[in-house]
Amino acid sequence: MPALRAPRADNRLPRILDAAARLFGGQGFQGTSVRDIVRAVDMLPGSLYYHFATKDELLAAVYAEGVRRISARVRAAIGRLADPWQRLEAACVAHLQAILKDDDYAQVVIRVRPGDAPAAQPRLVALRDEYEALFAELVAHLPLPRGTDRRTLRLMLLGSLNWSQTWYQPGRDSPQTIARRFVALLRQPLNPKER
Amino acid sequence: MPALRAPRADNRLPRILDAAARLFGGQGFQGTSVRDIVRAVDMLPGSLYYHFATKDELLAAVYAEGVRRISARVRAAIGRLADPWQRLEAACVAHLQAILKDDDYAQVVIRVRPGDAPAAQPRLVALRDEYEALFAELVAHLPLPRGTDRRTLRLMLLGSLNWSQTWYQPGRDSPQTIARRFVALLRQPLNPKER
DNA sequence: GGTAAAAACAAACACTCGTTTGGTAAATCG
DNA sequence: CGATTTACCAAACGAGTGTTTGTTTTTACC
Repeated sequence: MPALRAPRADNRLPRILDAAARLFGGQGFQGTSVRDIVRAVDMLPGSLYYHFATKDELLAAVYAEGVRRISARVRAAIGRLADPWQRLEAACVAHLQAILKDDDYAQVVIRVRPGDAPAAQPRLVALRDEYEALFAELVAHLPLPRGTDRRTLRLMLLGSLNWSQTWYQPGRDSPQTIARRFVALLRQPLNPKER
Repeated sequence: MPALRAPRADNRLPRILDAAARLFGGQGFQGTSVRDIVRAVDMLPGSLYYHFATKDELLAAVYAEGVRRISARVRAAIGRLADPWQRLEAACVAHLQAILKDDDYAQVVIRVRPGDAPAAQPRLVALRDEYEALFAELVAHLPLPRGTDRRTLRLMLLGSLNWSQTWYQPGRDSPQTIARRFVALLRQPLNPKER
């Protein structure tokens, strides 16, 4: 029975996680080597394996922290808002800000495909599902016409938000602006009056 | 001045492209090794370099063919349709069928990030832009309320369609069904009558 | 049918990958 | 202070990476 002690104050685990989040988010999981990560924190490759058994496990840790952070951001943004549409819009804005610029960890959750790390895949999928349940609930409370497909609504909204990671350019439209436009487009009737 | 002759009938270039498309589409560009590809067509690794100078060039070829194919499919689907909304819906259905099940080459165009192959990145981006211009034109012809943001509309539609690659499961809702639901959701006013 | 071009093989090169092993400095806690 | 555990270094391992080079087989064409 091994006695356990508090972690040392000089330990570099947090810095490893930060570097991994930044690199995984920027160049993908398969595009980032273990050596890339340890170089960023001035360590030797083998040293990483004191903290994680495999590279996949490192991803799982980053991914979990990513879900934790983005969930926290979205919940904070919803805050005390009462109106269902306002709540959804605030959630979308927070989501997009996180995955486009504010949070390296959150970017990983959107950018990295769970299938890239087979050993961790089920956990990653579960984490993502857990997060999306938050949006499912927001959509569930919207006052909508009878028969509206709320699942499709969620998939469409999250899909277009997440895909923006592929075309977003800093300095142009802000994440906030983009998110608001998407929500507005969904609310607004696009059909002109029938002839 | 090298004389040139017709390619040989037994040449395996088409099979290389097919295998590369299938593997790139299934496990990504960085997740697929040159040896994975040549193994699928019973060749030796070095032989691939008679046809392509680098792995990046191979991707560029697959990508270009992907854009060619998906464009052709969408154009064929639009066919002689006249109504702008019908044209857009037909295009979305064709797009989604291609990138979800019918065409390995088209899947690569959506799945692989241009940044994965730095040497080919500008060409890949140009190809994707060229294809998306097709949708821009379809959206341009929609009869919409004054002031509607057509660019956002295109980004939202294509984003949700493309992202469906991450959650689509064969055997459940068909690509056609999914595409139609997305378009319907955009047309339909989601706001209940104002109180 | 001879010949030049096309399309491959065979074998390696130089490097990078994720990971393991054994040893060591330093911080924590009694 | 002393013992124990944390957190790392140092060095390597074996497998896999994209690619090159020289040679050989096979085909198309005059």
